Amino acid sequence: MSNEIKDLYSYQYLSSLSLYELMNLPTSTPSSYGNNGFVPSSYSLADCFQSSPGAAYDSLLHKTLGVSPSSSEVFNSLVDQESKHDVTNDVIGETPTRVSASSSSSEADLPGEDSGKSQRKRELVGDGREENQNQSSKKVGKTKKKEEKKQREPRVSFMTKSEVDHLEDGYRWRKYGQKAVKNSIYPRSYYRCTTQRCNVKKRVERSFQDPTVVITTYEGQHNHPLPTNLRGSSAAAAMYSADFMTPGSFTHDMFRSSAYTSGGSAAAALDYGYEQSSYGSVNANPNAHQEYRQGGEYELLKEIFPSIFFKQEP
DNA sequence: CGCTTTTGACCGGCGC
DNA sequence: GCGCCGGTCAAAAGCG
Repeated sequence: MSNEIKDLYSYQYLSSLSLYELMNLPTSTPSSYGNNGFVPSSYSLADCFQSSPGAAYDSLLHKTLGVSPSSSEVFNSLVDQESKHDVTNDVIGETPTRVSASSSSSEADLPGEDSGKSQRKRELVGDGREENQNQSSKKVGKTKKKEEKKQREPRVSFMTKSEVDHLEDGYRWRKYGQKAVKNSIYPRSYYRCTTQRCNVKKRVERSFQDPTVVITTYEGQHNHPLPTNLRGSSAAAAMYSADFMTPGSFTHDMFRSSAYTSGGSAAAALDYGYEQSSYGSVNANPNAHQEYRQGGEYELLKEIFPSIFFKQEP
C-alpha cells in the first residue's frame, strides 16, 4: 500500500479543474479539440470516457494544464499499471477499460478484508449486516478465498479538495474503524453504508503531501436508493433521488448543477488503488466552505460508471 | 435510549 | 516462522 501511495504522489495532479470544465471536455483527441467551445447540452463526462477515455484524459490534461505529450505519459503510466491487474468487465459494464474499475486483484495492497476473520465473527455474533456479508464470503477454503478476491467489488477512488474529511455524498455511513496510514500523519477512516443489506464501504484519508486533499475510495455498489432524509441537504437528496430514478440521464445542466451544489470539483479515477486518482481544485471561493461536499463527486462517478455504483436488487 | 464514534485487539496476507 | 501491515470487530464512550 505504501508503494501505491508513493506512486500516487509521483503523479501529476490535475489542477484548477472544475466539474463544469470536465463537462466541456471534447470526446475527440486533442488534435481535434477546439470547436470554439461548443458543447452539446447533453454532453457528459460519461460520454467523454465512454467514447474514448484515453483521448478524454489527454484532452483533459491538455485543456486544464496546457500540456499534452508529457502529461499524457502520466495517464499512460496509469494505464500500464492498470493493465497488470485483472479487470472484471462484466461488473463494470460499459465502463471503458482504460479508466475501468477492477473488482479484483490488488492482492498486494488489499489483503482479503472480509474473509475468514469475518466468518469467525459471524459465527460468534451475527447481526443483519453480517448476515448479508455472509452471502459474499460464505466459503472459507483457500480456493474459495481466491475466488472471492477476484469477485471483489469494484473500487473507485478520487481526490477532492475539502476541509472536511468525511464528505457528504447523499448516503448514510457508519464509521467502523480508523487506522494510521504508513508514511502519513493522517489516519484513514473506514465507513460502511448504514442501510441494511448494503455492504458498500468507503475509505477516507487525507493526502499527506497536500493536506487540503481528501482521498475517498468507494467499494461496492449500493442496492438501494439514496435516503430521502439526507441530513443537511434536502436539495442534494432531491437531486440524488432524481438521479436514482433516471440513471444515465445525466445532462450537462445537471452536471453543472451538481458541481455548483457540491461547491467543488473532482476528477475521478476508477480502480482499486489510488494510483489512478487525480483531483480538481475547487473554485477559489472563500465563502464556499460551508457548501463543501453537499454531494457531487460520488454522483459524478455514479453517472460515469452507473453499473459500478448502483446494483439493482434481483 | 438509540445511534454513532472511538479505539485497542485481532486476523489474514504477504514479504523476508 | 516471524513481523509488518491493512482491514475489521466490538465494547465502551459520546452524543442528540
